[in-house]
Amino acid sequence: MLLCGTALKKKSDRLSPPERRGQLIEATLVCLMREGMSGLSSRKICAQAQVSVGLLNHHFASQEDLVAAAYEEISMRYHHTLKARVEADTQNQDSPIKTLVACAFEEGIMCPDQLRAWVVFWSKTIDSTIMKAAHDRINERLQSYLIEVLKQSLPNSKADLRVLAIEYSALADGLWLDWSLNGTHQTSELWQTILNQWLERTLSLG
Amino acid sequence: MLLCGTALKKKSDRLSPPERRGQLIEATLVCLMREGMSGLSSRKICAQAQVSVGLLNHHFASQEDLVAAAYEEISMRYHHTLKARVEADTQNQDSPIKTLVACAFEEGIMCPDQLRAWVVFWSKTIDSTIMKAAHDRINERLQSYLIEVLKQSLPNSKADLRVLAIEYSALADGLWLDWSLNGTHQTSELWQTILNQWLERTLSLG
DNA sequence: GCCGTTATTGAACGATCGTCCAATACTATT
DNA sequence: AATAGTATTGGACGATCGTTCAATAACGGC
Repeated sequence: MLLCGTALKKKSDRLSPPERRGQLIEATLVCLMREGMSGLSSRKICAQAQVSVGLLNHHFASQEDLVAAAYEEISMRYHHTLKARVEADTQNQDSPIKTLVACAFEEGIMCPDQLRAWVVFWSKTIDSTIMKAAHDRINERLQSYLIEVLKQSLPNSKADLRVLAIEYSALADGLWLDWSLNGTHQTSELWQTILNQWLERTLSLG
Repeated sequence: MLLCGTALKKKSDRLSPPERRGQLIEATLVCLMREGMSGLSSRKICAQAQVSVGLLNHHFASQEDLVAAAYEEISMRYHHTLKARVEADTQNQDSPIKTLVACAFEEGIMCPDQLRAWVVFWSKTIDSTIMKAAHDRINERLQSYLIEVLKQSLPNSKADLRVLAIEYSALADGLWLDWSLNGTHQTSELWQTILNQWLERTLSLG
């Protein structure tokens, strides 16, 4: 009582629903990238967002909805980062797939920390309807972009670009997994080399 | 009381420690392949093994130890299944990698159900010391075998077989992931085709 | 300044978690 | 038959889980 409570009272923490939702999504990504599966806790996420527990279910119907939103968010960031790199690389405008390969293992693209979160998303995708729907949208977006990049890089190829896109993303994901689980995390040289060789051998692009 | 209790009493459920450990490991695999992450519960596992909760910590120091043992077990089964297929395939004795590719998506080898369990193992591998140690042993075993298979298939190749082994297993894992998360689970035709094409293009083996 | 709306809080609920441990049941040894 | 050793049971513990909800605080429209 007295003036103590009012004196320490903060100005205002109220945010608009979209802002608060974004903040909770961001906190979810931080928790999942930091702790993996055990970071997926409503209380930990709300603590990370510096918000009380009850707020989660005010802005999201359930934890599952929040996680699905976080899955969409991280994939959009991934997508946008890739596009930005491709557009910024003036040297490979005619074969943007080279740019994608070159930056595949860069920090913020496919690093071991990210895998901690993606593994959680994958495991949920198998069993949850909501997560499966999010995954389908994500996969469709990334695959379309990859096909576009491949078409631009191989204007005269009569190969099935969709199949090629699936092969590339599978190889990249597999290498990312191997690097994260077996590598020293210091260098991605070996895995990068393998991706470069695939570029040469399969697309005849050095 | 009375004779009811004694009349219904089972003969004897006591097993030797190795047998009981094996039974708990099997139950763990069943639970993880059926429910994924949410199947990883001491109570669910012991119920599956038709055993009381306390028994887990009598035969294993912790749940983590049991999961690590289950990880080793499923990888040994995978390894042995592959070897058995290779030895049984009289048609490709000179290029056993063809056999591996041909049976990659068979039931019991790399099917979506299996992924449910492997994703759990991967997520634990990132953060748990015990699981990381198990993963290292597993990876070493499988990689050695793959190198051996490649050496036999490419006797005159001067390529770095270890690098080739990493590339193959990364591609196979990535395709498995894609198939499990995006496919209909009815057919693995598309993903199988991609693996076959890799065989032709990269190893020049049709 | 008042009031309806709604963002926010945090305690409370029931469920489940991994582990522990005293009690019990079975086996092998003598 | 008595005893020592141990496999097995299941209740109990404290912790944490996702969600609910009444109370509160801050806002916009009058």
